[in-house]
Amino acid sequence: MLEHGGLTPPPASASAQSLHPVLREAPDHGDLGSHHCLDHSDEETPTSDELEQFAKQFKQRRIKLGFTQADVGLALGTLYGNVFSQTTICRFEALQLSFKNMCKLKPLLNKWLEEADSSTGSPTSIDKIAAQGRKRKKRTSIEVSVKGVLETHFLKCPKPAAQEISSLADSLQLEKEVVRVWFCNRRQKEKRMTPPGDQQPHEVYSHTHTVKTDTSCHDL
DNA sequence: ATGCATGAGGC
DNA sequence: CCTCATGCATA
Repeated sequence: MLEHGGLTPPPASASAQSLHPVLREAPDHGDLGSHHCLDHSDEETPTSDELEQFAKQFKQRRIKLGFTQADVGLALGTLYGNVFSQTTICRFEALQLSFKNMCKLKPLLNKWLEEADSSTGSPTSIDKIAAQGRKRKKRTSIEVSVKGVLETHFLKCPKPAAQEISSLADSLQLEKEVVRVWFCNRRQKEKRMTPPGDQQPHEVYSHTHTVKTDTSCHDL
């Protein structure tokens, strides 16, 4: 029915109002010597709904405490050694990360929250890790019209072969690499918890074109 | 807040 | 080449 590549089909929660078909559940790790706790409060993989709630509360509290997203990212670094950028915190709050990624960050942010409001005055020393002597390529600005073309192609074939990318890049007068990366980023967007084109007021999605999405389409 | 990019890990 | 986590630079 709904397939976009070859991912594990979601277990379909019975609740709902807006659960996206792209969510995956806990990858039941069946190893690790002896653990198996009969019931813990919450240390296992949360549900997408839980994450939604947490993200919302987190943002509210963060603002209440007067911290910026960047502050939090830095604090996590001084607190655990994992520094994060404003971008990541922002995306977490907006649920714009993959399910897995959200699960990974939740504990960290949760801990920061506890720290933040409990220690009413803990001086957050700033730490820095820097020096990345690498010339980052200047961000290429793709014209809106061109983006439109790319999206059209994406809908037709989200995973074009190298050759197709080449010709597409050629007709659009873009570097092949730029086009390739564009598709990679576009695919990632689809995997986010809040995919682009969030259509809530819909209960029936017309049979979404059953794209064969596989190693290359055809069309040149 | 988001677009394009990097880099590590994986087939 | 891809996916996935992450961020600089920018709108």
